[in-house]
Amino acid sequence: MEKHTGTEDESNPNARTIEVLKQMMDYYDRTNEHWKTIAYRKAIAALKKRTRKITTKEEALAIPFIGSRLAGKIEEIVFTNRLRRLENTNFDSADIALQLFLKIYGVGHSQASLWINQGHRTLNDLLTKATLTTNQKIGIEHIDDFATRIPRDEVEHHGRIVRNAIHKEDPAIEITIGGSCRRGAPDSGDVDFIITKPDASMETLRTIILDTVIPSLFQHHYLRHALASSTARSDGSKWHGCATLPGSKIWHRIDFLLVPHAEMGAALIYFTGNDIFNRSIRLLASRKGMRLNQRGLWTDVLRGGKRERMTQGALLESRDERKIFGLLGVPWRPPEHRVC
DNA sequence: ACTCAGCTCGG
DNA sequence: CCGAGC
DNA sequence: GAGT
Repeated sequence: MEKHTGTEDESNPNARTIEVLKQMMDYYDRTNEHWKTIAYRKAIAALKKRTRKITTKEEALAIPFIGSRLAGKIEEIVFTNRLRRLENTNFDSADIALQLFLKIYGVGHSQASLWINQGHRTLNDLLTKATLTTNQKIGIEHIDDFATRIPRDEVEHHGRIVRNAIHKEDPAIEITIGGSCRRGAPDSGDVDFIITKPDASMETLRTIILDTVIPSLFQHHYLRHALASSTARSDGSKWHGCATLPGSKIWHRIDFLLVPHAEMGAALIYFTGNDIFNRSIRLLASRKGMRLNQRGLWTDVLRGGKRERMTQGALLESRDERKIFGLLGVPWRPPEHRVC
């Protein structure tokens, strides 16, 4: 819960150590060693805050989130300028293909490994020989599009198009762009629209957006494809898809997130992120006997033998972002300071 | 030995 | 239910 | 991989 200063020292004395540890982290990320990846991320964040060079194992061990194994690696990097464990990792064709397949939208470690084991190594292998879902085909076809960053002014252009389309149907609907754009980032990977309407039911909101606005945006060739959307059976409230700006061929990922007005505070926290900030604030809530999710801040729930939730708990706050911070005892942080 | 956030959607 | 995305 |  420390405030992020934004002073991202390019000339950090531990820059080389951080660079090598990050390569190790990326390796663990693509080999699906989830908790090691997170441990490396925490250790790197801790090292970034240091203003003096960490050279020995003992020095490293004194830093929180750096244990004996990472401390040993840090010492090795400083004294030899390399990490043997990293050089043991094989950058073979399977590893190259794994890195490629993991970039496809809708493909994770499980699917990527399956394809590797089936002998596939290129996107063309997948297109010609593998059985693909509709979304996977889209993900492959637009792998470069989805990797293209969206400059802030283009994000705002998306905002104007969507806002106009919605307000043409109902001017009372409120639209907020969330994600990295709300955090003030100069560019974004996708565009998140948080959509709500005061004094309206979710059914009403869903009907307007799904049945009227989205078809209209398709007709105007702004929306190009639906990837995931709430169905009748779910109480769901999201639409994931792809859109292009007029005159552009680049497909970008956009999300419509439909939120009851009473839950806007919790939804804003969730859809503003970043993900690290969300995890830490949720962990803090759980430590304080509460639970934070995209719907609100709750008193703690009863959990069964295997940790599954038995009860939902009582709602403490959900409408007001600032009140949720207050109840958690966290000083207010504007979105641009939620980068961890 | 156990936690590390918690949820929704597609298949 | 599991995998994946957010 | 680290913390409890």
